[in-house]
Amino acid sequence: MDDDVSFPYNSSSAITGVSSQLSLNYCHDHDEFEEEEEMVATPGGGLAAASASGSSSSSVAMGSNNNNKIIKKVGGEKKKMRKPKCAFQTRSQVDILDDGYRWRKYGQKAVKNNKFPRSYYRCTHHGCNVKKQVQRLSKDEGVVVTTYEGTHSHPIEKSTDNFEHILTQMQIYSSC
DNA sequence: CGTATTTGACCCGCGC
DNA sequence: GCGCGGGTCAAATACG
Repeated sequence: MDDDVSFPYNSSSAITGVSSQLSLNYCHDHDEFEEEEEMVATPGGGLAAASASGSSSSSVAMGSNNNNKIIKKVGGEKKKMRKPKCAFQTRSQVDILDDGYRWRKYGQKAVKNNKFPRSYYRCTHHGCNVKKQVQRLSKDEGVVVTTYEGTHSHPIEKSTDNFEHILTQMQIYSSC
């Protein structure tokens, strides 16, 4: 497969209106195990996911149902290779940043230290196992952390023109 | 009717 | 070994 580690958007043509401020570094898939990707770098603020404590309701209600059925179906697919993971911290009013690809939500879980749940998205393309995570900071509602995992190997379905409009209303701080 | 979303349950890795 | 936290699947539901 080609290691075409590049985003669907050329940080040049379409994004002329926003100009700088946009520094996207893409994670190349390293065959070697690195120490690991730390979270997103905080823009000199102090997010660091500090334990906000306070409301601890949360938690998914684990069902204590007597009827426990064991479903087989075990994906026997274990990959030792680490997929490229990239986290972006953006400021936007909406959680879902349409990057041109079509995503299908396959899960949502509440994260500790965060009042807002984390959404799990997957690329609907056949053969494309790219996943995406969207999380919003409880501290700042306007900050949304989007984590991309995997790389696309197919063209975009939608026009990037829409993306340009999005960039004008959001700022990308971190990169990997 | 087909597709996307929602939501509960299950599974796995890690820390204690 | 158990509990917790996180991640994924799959059935049901909502929406076009």
